[in-house]
Amino acid sequence: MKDEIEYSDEACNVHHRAIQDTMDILSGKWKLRIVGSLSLNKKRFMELKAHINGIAAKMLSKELQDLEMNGLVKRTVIETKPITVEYELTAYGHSLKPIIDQMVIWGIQHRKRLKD
Amino acid sequence: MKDEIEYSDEACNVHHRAIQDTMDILSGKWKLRIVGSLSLNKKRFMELKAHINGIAAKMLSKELQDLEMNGLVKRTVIETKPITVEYELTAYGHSLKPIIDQMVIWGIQHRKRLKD
DNA sequence: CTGTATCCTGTAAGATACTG
DNA sequence: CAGTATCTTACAGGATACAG
Repeated sequence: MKDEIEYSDEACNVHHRAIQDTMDILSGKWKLRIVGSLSLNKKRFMELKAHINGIAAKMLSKELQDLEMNGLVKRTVIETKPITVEYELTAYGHSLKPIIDQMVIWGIQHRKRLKD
Repeated sequence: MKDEIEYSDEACNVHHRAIQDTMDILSGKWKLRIVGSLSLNKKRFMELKAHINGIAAKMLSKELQDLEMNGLVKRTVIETKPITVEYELTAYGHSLKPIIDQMVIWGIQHRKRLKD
């Protein structure tokens, strides 16, 4: 369609679109924090809320729904006296680990770098 | 300070803070796209604008300033007839590559997965 | 060409109160 | 305990016009 193209245009689009797709799934202030928290172990709603500093119930609820809809998180209702709900990462959710790991690595060395 | 703690609390805080730090640096809709684009090669302002589908000049300008302030991007003014400005990743900016790579990988396989 | 200056809007996200 | 319902606000981000 165009005349002057640098690189493989198709490859470039795929690249861009992939970044965009990933960012869409992980959009918002809390999703990565939630996934990061659940990657350690399954947690109940209030445990998550306590573990993720500063999140409001409404936000946690909404973000969990998003994550569940995208197949990253599994929600299990347990019929205890007052009901309990457990959230855990699906296998697919765990596949985000490499991304999170890289962000942790980068964030740690970035903070170290700033102290110079 | 607390009584019941699972895991190393300190390690957990570091983990969370690192994710947060990284997200702060890369916050917003465009930064990762910009870094991704510049990771291929240096570009002028209008080239970037053309390459990154849909970004407005104001946004591009602002995001580039943020990235420059954080030492990820280097801005070079070239005294041509109408001046030109080149943007390129610094070594530090290139250190984000592992994160971007992982997001590209994940995004691509995610899109493939959705086609099932 | 490389931006900045305005103006405007939608939406993310916080606070608070309430329900099963 | 695990949320939902409202209300409110701040700010990211878009459109447009203009400047050096």
